[in-house]
Amino acid sequence: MQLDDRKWTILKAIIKTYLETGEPVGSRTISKFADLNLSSATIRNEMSDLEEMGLILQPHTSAGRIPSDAGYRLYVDYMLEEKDREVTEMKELVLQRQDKMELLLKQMAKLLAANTNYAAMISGPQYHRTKLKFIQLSIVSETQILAVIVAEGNIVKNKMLQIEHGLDQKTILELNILLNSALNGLTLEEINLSTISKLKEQAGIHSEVVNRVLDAVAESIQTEEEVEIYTSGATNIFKYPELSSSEKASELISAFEEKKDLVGMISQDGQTDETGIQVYIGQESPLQTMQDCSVVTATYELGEGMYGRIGVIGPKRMDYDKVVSTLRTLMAQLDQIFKKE
Amino acid sequence: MQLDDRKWTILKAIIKTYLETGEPVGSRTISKFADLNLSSATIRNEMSDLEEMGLILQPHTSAGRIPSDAGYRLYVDYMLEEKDREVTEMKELVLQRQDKMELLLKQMAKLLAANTNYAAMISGPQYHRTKLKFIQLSIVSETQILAVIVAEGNIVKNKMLQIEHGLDQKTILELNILLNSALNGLTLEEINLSTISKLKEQAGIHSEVVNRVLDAVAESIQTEEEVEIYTSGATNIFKYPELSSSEKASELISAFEEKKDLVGMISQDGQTDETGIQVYIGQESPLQTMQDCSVVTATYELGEGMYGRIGVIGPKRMDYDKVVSTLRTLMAQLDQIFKKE
DNA sequence: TGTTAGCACTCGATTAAGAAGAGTGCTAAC
DNA sequence: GTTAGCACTCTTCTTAATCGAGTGCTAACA
Repeated sequence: MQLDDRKWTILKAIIKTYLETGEPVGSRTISKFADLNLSSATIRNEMSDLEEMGLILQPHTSAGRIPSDAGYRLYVDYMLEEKDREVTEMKELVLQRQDKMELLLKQMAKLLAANTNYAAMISGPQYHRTKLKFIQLSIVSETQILAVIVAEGNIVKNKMLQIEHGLDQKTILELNILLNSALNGLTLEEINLSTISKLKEQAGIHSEVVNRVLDAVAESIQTEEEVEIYTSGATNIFKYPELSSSEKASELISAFEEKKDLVGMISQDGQTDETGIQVYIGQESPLQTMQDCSVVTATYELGEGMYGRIGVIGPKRMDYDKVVSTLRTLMAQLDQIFKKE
Repeated sequence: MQLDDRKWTILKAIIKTYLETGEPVGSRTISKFADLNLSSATIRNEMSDLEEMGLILQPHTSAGRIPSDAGYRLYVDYMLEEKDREVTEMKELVLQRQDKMELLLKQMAKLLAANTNYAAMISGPQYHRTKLKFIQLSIVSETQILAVIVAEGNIVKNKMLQIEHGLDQKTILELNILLNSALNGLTLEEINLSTISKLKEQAGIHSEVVNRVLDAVAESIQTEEEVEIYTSGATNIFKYPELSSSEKASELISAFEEKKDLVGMISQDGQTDETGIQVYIGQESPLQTMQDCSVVTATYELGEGMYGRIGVIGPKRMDYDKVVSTLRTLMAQLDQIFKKE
């Protein structure tokens, strides 16, 4: 059997209606649907076909139909082909640019959650391709020096280093110059063994300090790769009865609180379109907890090779249309903000 | 009527039992209670008295009794008077000291939540009494300099400053020396107008940069006073039926997500004992959302005048005993960790 | 005077049964 | 190919009945 135009229209109508109401939709409801003048009986026949094709299903005998995962998938794929639209006026909000990346990301997640009424998450950008801008060592006390590591995109990391023997200002100054001339402009991956050994050689008796600094650099990357995730609107799930049963809600909220599970979800590869929008529906989700949800994520770029992902989690009857266009808009915003910088 | 020994024993028994079961407790249950050999009828009489005294109440006519807010209060006050005890072996966990304050605090919250089975929150320490250790300016680009501000306790803040005219290395060096000699060792409150004007005078044509730096200092304090709050175990509330109805749970989880409401709660003054443990029961809570909960918070100190608060949120039938002793232990741990530093 | 057994009574919770309603599948007619 | 009609199914809502935990009160007892 094949999906002709009428079946497709009916399927879309079923999904759209279900998205709005959250209730199984019956044949009568669809027959009243404006642009197809068909009786409920005809619709019933078509529905029967659609069910046979595995696109919709009945929760129980005398209930209406709800979209199956496959049905959603079809709908979503279709959605993703459609053009962007309705660029919302979320600009003002975003444009109060934040000094701190963290705040910006949080705000983004909040914005997304507020706009979609689903739970939102965003992962911090990953930096491994970023170039080092400079390193600055400062004396804090006899046994401590502070290393400030600045990378392109003005990402600043601090690291307190414990040392055995105090260093004087002059030595620190020299080390600063040494480190910077050796490492400036390198991506964190380009700092290889030969760079390091050359550096140590030049540092002479202070090679140990250099060691510590490099460790610090490595570590700041390390901790950054344990991707930070910000979430917002977790409580939106309570708006959807099918997710708000005590156990399910608890599990979901837990996942949001833990965050580390979300990392896997957000970084997994899967079906994506050209803008990196990726949709998991129900069972497709890599997370057990999310089997009753749909997850839509998108990749955003902050320029200079820093990528992160942003997404929403909601019920399977998610308004994919709105979510996708919201994500698109948001990503355009992010792009704009960081292009300017 | 006065609360004699037997009434007190019965009240304690009621509360303890209610804490465990979450169900209203009847006279028979209490009469079976080991150390008082009384029939249920006698207990009933006593209960009747206790109810008259406003210490317990009946949800409905033919139900058992549950403690009233006043009853809880009495119990809690009694608890707080008791000595510390059962120092748990949570040490190992805590002692993997974290480099980053943030991680430590998060871990603390997690620990607290896991140990008590309630939702936990912890506020970052507030720094306003802390002394400046040093300020370090570095050139990032033609129009940007990075100010690193280090305060006692090794709290490091970064701030990117936009400037109009590029500065050369030498000038930056001079400014660094100038700033540090002028500001070192001052608490953030001690930097007053006279310090500032003297500083500007000395900076000459670069007084504007000094201005920016001071702004940055001020701002880093500012943002720090918008206390950071970390939470954990929010989903624990689902373990208590009286809190896990959809609306209540949603509200509570929301409050946890928002966090800013928690700030008010955590910083409010109220009844505290000598260790700064503070208990809000039901209506006593400053937050509308928490009217069905109890909140226990304690002050922790990180040395050098940095204080923060840590606490749990749970049902009114909270095991105050356990919570208080857990809090005490945790605070002792924190103390130990930071004393060593 | 304090304690206890006994009993009637109350009121939420649980269960059962019935009615209502939404929606289907199928058949027969158009 | 489309539609009206109808029997049938299954959930949900409503109502009533029953159950049972727990009380308050009274009267008897130590």
